[in-house]
Amino acid sequence: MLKDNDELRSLIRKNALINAVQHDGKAQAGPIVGKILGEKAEFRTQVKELSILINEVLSEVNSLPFGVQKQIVEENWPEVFRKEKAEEKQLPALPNVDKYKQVVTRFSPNPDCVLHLGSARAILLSHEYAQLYKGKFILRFEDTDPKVKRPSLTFYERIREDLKWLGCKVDEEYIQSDRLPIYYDYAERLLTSGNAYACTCIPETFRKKTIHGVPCPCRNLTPSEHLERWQRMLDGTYQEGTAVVRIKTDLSHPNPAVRDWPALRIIDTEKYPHPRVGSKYLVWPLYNLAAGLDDHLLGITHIIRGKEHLTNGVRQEFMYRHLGWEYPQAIHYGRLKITGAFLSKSKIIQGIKEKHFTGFDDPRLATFAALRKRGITPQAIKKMIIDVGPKTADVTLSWENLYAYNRKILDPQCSRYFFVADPVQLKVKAVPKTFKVNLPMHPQQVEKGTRHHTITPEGEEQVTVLWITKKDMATMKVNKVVRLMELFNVKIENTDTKGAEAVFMSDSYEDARRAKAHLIHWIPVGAEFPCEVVMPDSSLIQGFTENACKTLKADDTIQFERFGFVRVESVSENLRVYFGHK
RNA sequence: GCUCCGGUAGUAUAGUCCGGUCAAGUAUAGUGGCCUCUCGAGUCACGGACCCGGGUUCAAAUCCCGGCCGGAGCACCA
Repeated sequence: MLKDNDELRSLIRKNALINAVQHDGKAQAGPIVGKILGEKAEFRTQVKELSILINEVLSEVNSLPFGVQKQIVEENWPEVFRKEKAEEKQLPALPNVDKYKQVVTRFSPNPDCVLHLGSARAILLSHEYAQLYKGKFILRFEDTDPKVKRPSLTFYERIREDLKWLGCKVDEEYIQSDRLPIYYDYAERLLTSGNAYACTCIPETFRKKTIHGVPCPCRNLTPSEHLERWQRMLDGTYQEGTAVVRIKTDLSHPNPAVRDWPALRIIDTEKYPHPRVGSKYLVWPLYNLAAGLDDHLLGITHIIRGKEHLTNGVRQEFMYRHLGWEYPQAIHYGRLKITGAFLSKSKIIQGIKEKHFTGFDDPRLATFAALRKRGITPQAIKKMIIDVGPKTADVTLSWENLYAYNRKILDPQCSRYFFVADPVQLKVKAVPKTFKVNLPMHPQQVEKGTRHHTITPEGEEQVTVLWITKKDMATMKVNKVVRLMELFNVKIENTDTKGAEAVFMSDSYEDARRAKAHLIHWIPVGAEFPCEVVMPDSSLIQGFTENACKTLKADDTIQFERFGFVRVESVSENLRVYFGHK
């Protein structure tokens, strides 16, 4: 009998007590049943009896005062009160890895634009998985459309640079425009075996027929006739738009979109020369043929791509069957958006053409070039993508999220400086002596050293003048105490539009804390270095930073205290930086 | 319209395949405290979610049915 099982009874008692302590002294039966069955699956057949026993124990436990329950738990199972720290998130395992000798993934962009955050999922997941399984990561340029999505020579190189910046080492690189003979070879094989045909129907006619599952007149011609047509496509007898090679699928396939899809078409490359191979070829493969063949030919084992390719997978599987190949593992992830960012290639290109954006690295864009300029680290992007993982649901990330990842990386390593935006003068009277202050570059990292300022009072009134930001001045009230960080405390006497006047109070930090004084940053007049900050909306903020910034170099990332993280763009007569985030 | 996905706090994610240890974990954002010569970082606490309805079951975020909502594809683009 269950009720005579003392071991079980005490297990129930333990769980009931813990449950009670976690819920204001009142334990419930349901979760305890679950817990017991989780630990002791053998009772699953006796749930009814178990419930009775649990209720019995429960009424006893629940009748105890909360304090007593707590005390018992604390004495016997103190671990209940300890909290565990979450470990770093890992990528879920890739399916069917054992089937292959080595995992091979690829990233296959069209070099018609620079890369942006929208591609980050494809790139980083593909690369990460390759690393995780000690496999290979292939870069394949899909530049088979010299007309509509025309590639441009500069983008091949920019994409390589972006990948390098992201820390994704490419093991092999292929360019599809180099591989046309290979595609031709397979096209011929498919034509010969009767699994493909050269179709001369106008697209509309073809569509009308296939939507009802009826073959077009070309479909049932003999392979030799199709091979003849193929030759005429290659030698230029057929004009652009008059013939296309189709892969036979299933005309009764429930999704009309997969029925006899087009695989190669003619492009008048005299009119639209390809940037790499010019007018050498007239017949160009379409996406499904080129990508489909290459994935097999290059030994790709896991295709990681957006879910917009779901039907393309179905289409390509027909070709794989014709060729006797096995389709690789396909993983489809959802779209990645970031609130308010332009993540459409065509909009980016158009915006640049119309001068709405200054270039591919305009801070308003979410291109990798722009993120890099703003001091967003590739590590932050990578961490974020891994945390998001490969799900099919679309995700809309917020900038705040990216910033949080980036801040975690930047905060421990960035030196601190004062930056006074919209500077106004603060005149401090009755400064009793010369102050020599050393400001730490980083509060937690003494080895980073310090910056120095000397404040010398002048004249009969013992006056010294400092730059402070207009924003701080706006919050100042007469007779209030303000702490100039690491320097001294002053009492405000008056403010107007041009500046403020104050009188020296004391130099002890404790005084400031007691007075709950605002801590503000400052720069001595005469020790300033002009600085221009490019904000994320591409507006400019002018101000002064410290002389110490003159030794900074381009690409340094620093923190302007109480302002935010910025990346140094250039240092000359002034400092020019891009704002990253708070 | 047709075909296919998906829906867990403001955002993102874990758990869903195989129902129980989930009165739902984590991160970020929010609020409050502590700490700290930044409004930063750290630290502690708090609030916040299983799309809806039905069913199966001792037990449903998880399985089944119906609905609602969102997304993708339906090119001689990739």
